[in-house]
Amino acid sequence: MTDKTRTRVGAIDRSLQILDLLTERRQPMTAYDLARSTGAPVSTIYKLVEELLDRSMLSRIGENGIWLGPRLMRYGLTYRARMDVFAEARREMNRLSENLGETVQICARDEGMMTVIGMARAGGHFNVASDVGTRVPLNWTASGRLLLGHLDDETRLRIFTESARPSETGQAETDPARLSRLAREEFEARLAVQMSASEFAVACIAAPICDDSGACLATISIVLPETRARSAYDELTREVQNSARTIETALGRRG
Amino acid sequence: MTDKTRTRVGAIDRSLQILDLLTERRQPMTAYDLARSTGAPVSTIYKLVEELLDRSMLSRIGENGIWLGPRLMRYGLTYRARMDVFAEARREMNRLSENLGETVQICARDEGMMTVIGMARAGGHFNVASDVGTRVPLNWTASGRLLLGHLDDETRLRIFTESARPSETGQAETDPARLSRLAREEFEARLAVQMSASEFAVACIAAPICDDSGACLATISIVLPETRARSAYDELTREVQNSARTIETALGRRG
DNA sequence: GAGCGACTTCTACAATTATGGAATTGAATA
DNA sequence: TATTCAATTCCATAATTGTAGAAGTCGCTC
Repeated sequence: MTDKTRTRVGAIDRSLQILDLLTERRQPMTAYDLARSTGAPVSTIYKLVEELLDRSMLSRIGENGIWLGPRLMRYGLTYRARMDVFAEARREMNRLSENLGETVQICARDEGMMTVIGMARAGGHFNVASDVGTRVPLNWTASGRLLLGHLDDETRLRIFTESARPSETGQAETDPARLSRLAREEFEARLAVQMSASEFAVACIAAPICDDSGACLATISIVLPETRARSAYDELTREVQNSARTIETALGRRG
Repeated sequence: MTDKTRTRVGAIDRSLQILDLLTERRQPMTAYDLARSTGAPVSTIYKLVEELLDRSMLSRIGENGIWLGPRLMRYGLTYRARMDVFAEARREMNRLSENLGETVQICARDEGMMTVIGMARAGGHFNVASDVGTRVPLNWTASGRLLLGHLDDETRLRIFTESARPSETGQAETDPARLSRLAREEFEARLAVQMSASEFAVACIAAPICDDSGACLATISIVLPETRARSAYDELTREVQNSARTIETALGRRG
């Protein structure tokens, strides 16, 4: 007796078989054809195709042609956007750091926290507390606020309400309403600056990196002693903003 | 008693929930987080995530971050390539037709057949037999041969063997080996020309439209009386080839 | 050092789902 | 007219799969 029970294949694998076939052929196929080419039972494919059509994973083209669906494009572009952002951002981060001789960071959001995901250290002795991987609440930093800038007021307020924590130095703003307003203003200005009150403290000058839809994917920021930040303020702000723009345009999709 | 049995959700829907969440957040999430956010049982999500990771629909980023997978990019780009090709090709088809005052067609392959998927008629009286939607065997036309040009010899030969038919006029080449060789040569020259033997007959001057990977997605061709084809041969071949290139570069991806 | 919360893995069970098979349509061929 | 064959739909059935629930880590904080 032949191995008749070993033929059942899960929905995911069947779906992928279909998507792969269409991707290879680069042409729409009929449902029937898909069944033949995959070797799957026709009934299986018909039901599955219908389900996938419903969910825009597939689309109809012409009379009975089945083709990949628009949903796949969304996923694909999102995947690529992130890849690209980080490759491009890293390059620009290094360039900027070398140019200015300052430490530059790339930060991204992770729920209510901000994570340092890239860093180019300056040559000098200046030590920054935050290393790659450091996670701090969004309300502690200029970058953190920018990362919420594109969200609608309600969402931003909610996230700040849930995640704002007093910082160790007690300097960080913790009031959700004020944070939310500040975040919006800074995001619109494409610039957030944080000076500590005490001398010799760390300052941070940050600009948002946005995708086509305007969402803030990451930030690029210069981290340096407050004194230097004050003395070269105009140049530094100009430079981070330029770098952010450079990264964004390097990703520019066709209109 | 609560509605406890109505909670089961198919693998496809659960998968899409995951992909949607990641797409919205534009940030990696942990499997646990995905479970919370979707409201799905943790065990379900863990198993599903593992399966999707295996199949490159998801990828790991960092310690326990889950992100969209590269496979999605393949699908997405393939989807878009086709969209773009046809939008762009249609535009160029009209421009070329107007420019030359001749009928221009866009053709694509559908298994062993060629389908006319777009057409810009010339102003004059000249009548072409083939209208949009017309399907003929690949071996009948110059476009048909080009559409197989990028395939490896074996595949091309197989398709011709399976699908070649004598044409009504009996003029079409039907020998798979000769067809296959001709197709390759024409594809490499990026030009295929078909003149009928009899006077007043239809001639066709076609060029391939390829994607980044070199696959021939479609062809653009001028369809006109043989006499005109002969008298303006150089200009016409130059123009179709230029149009094909224009379409291709209009699609030019970065990198 | 106990307790908590985020995170992960495991098992057993019910039933949803993929499957085989057969019936139906429509167009093309003989 | 009969006969293919592509294409689609329907049904009953077995068993794969999603689920609940609980147990097990690891890092915290109290």
